[in-house]
Amino acid sequence: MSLRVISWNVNSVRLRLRAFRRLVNRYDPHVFCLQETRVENASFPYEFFRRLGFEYTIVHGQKMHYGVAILSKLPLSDSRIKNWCGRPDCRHVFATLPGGIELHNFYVPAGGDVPDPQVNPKFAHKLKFMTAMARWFRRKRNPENRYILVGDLNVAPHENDVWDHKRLRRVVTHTPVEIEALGKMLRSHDWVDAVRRFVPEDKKLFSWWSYRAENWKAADKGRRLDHIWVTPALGDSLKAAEVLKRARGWRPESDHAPVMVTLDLASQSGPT
DNA sequence: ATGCCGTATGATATACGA
Repeated sequence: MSLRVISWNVNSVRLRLRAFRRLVNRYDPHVFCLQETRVENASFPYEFFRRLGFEYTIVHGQKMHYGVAILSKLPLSDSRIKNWCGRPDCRHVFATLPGGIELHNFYVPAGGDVPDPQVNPKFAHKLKFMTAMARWFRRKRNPENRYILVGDLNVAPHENDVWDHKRLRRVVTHTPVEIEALGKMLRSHDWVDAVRRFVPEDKKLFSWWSYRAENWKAADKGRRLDHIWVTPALGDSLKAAEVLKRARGWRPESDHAPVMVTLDLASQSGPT
């Protein structure tokens, strides 16, 4: 059985319906994981996704800001929402897919402007959030766990995850303290960075380009903020992973591109 | 490398993104 998941920071789900149709036609994913849906649950376009075949959903949103959702053609069990740092701000949903695969969808706080937790509460929140995530997964750590973690983690960890490493090392998303916090998260369950598994580390790779740039594609001043990780038990199942860069330009535009992973589960657990 | 852009809101200013 093949499993294809697309994760996307949509910057308002209601503006991307046309783009979802294109993604389904082009890539035929089983599951969408969305961040920054920016809509309360009652107004979520459930019916649109149901008509596309995504009838299993876990939606956790609010007015204006943040919001996450999982939309699946495959049954979801044990659907859960989890609050972090004592805030009900809609940044994490997870559920179990057939075959016992636990799928986690995260929207890590952006962190504001100033990369100093002493003066910027948003940055302090971001670091606290990542520390709590690492602690939580460390407690769950087990070599048999088959987990997928996707989302907008709002950190570009490697030199070639940003357009200019030297100029961005004091810019939120690429500071050493954030990169260290993301490293702790990665090590908390020995996660495999699925996208970098297929794109060599010496090659530039981005998933976000600012709206502000005159010509985002030509300037290509991007950062890799969106990630797909799997636990070691799923490492051998990884078949492909990529950033769907072309979708960054589909109007109306999100400033993030979707990321996609394909797993081949045939050899692992048999039929589900 | 910020916010020149974009989204959302009982909204013609403000909060947030990163």
